[in-house]
Amino acid sequence: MDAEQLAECFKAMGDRTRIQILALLKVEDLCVCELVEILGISQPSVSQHIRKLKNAKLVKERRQGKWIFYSLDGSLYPYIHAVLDTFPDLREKIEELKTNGQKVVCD
Amino acid sequence: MDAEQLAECFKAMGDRTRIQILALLKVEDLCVCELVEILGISQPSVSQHIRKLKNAKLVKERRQGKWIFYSLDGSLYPYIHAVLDTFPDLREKIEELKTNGQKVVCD
DNA sequence: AAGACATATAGACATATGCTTATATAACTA
DNA sequence: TAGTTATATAAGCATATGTCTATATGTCTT
Repeated sequence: MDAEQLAECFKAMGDRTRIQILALLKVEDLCVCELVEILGISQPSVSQHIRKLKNAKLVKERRQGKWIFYSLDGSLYPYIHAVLDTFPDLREKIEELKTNGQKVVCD
Repeated sequence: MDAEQLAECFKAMGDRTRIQILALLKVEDLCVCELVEILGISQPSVSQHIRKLKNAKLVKERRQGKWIFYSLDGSLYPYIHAVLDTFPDLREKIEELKTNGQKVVCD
């Protein structure tokens, strides 16, 4: 992999908010509106962070009804799971979301 | 490790020039003046990149006479070697340096 | 078909980044 | 000690980044 492409991957991970997004997706797949609630930033801001993570092939998407669920894409970087292991555990944030009845449920 | 600290590490790796520096240090320890030759950018620019890598604890230094040699510091990030394995092999760049008689030799 | 909801894109703005030149600091050498 | 070489820091500038509000697009529901 060339230096430019590697840099793009690390640049994508080089932001506090995107680290949190990856740490959250480590727990479970989430959609933008859920990330907005948890992170406390605007919806467009979340969308743009997601776009960078997608461009870097760190995240992939799956549409389900009117929601788009995002999940980790480990296919491109063999070390990605070792890296994610060192990320903070944000399980609790997602629990709060469920407690507050803000978790998206689709069937 | 918290999101802020993780982001600093990845931000440090999120630049083409610093990727190259790390890839070069993977081959052998180098000083600033050697990196200037190989990378073809100004000495202050190299020094500033090195500073970021040092702040992120990705690189450590060792003074030898009037030179300061920089080397990889793998102590903080357990996955760092797996990551560095995917970096380009720049051994040839260092060979060129030696061929041109620009390698620093101290005894 | 019309309205509601989820997500994406555009534009604006403040801050961060990477580069340069000029200068300061540190260590060796004659 | 004076000069030379290596590295670091400062200041300035152009570009990139992250955020917001406003608006567009896409999907479902009634």
